[in-house]
Amino acid sequence: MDVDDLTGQGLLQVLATLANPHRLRVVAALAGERNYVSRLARSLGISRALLQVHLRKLEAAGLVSATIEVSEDGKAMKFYEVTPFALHLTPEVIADAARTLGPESELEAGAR
Amino acid sequence: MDVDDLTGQGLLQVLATLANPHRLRVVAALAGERNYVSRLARSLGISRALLQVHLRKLEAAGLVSATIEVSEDGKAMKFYEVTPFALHLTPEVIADAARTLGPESELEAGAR
DNA sequence: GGCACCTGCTAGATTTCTTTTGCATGTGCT
DNA sequence: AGCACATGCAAAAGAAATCTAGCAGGTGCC
Repeated sequence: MDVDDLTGQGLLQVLATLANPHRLRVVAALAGERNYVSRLARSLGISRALLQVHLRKLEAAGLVSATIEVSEDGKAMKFYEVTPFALHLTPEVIADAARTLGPESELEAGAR
Repeated sequence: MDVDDLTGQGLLQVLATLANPHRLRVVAALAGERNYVSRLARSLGISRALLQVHLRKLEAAGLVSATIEVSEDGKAMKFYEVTPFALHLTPEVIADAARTLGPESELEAGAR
């Protein structure tokens, strides 16, 4: 997945989503191996409820994806894995994305 | 400036700083031309006080830098300009940075 | 049945971020 | 002196993100 072509809103969402220690750790953990909620929660040392909240945001931003699988012993488990993304951030890229953010820039040329 | 070699904390700060529409616009505006506070505020259509707050955060994250200059007519003006940064974000990079974030990862191998 | 796992949700308390408002200081020009 | 424009800071209000605690449902095994 190439996050380069993102609308301002999209970029903003990705940044906001990544700007959190827990979510950063989640991405890091999933980068190593896919995992299911409960196990991942234990592994990270946080509550399942909290992890779910963060996973929802990560999924909403398109950074991770989930798949439901039934284990041999019949338990339904939700596996998460990272979306292979690549974000190249530079002032120029931001300048581009900013155009598709919101107005406010219309007057730019006006202020002298 | 290469933001690739950032400590987890540093990466987190950069992300949190960029995750805001106003600050994104500021970076975008400064990417085009350096500018001084009052003029930039007018250009973006926001109050000077608000802009100052955002500029402080951007500066704290090392994304912009300021220089005080005295104009011909004696007015002291504070010019800001973007730091030419380059951030390449991928799950792997995050996995790396996450190690220098905080503990919590010590048990990773333990949970089975 | 009772226990160990798996999943899901949300109301409410907290904390943190964002924005406004108001006051202060300084220079130059009329 | 009065006005225009530059800077700076901070308290208080408002808005948003975060985390906890509690409840819900399901399967398999002893």
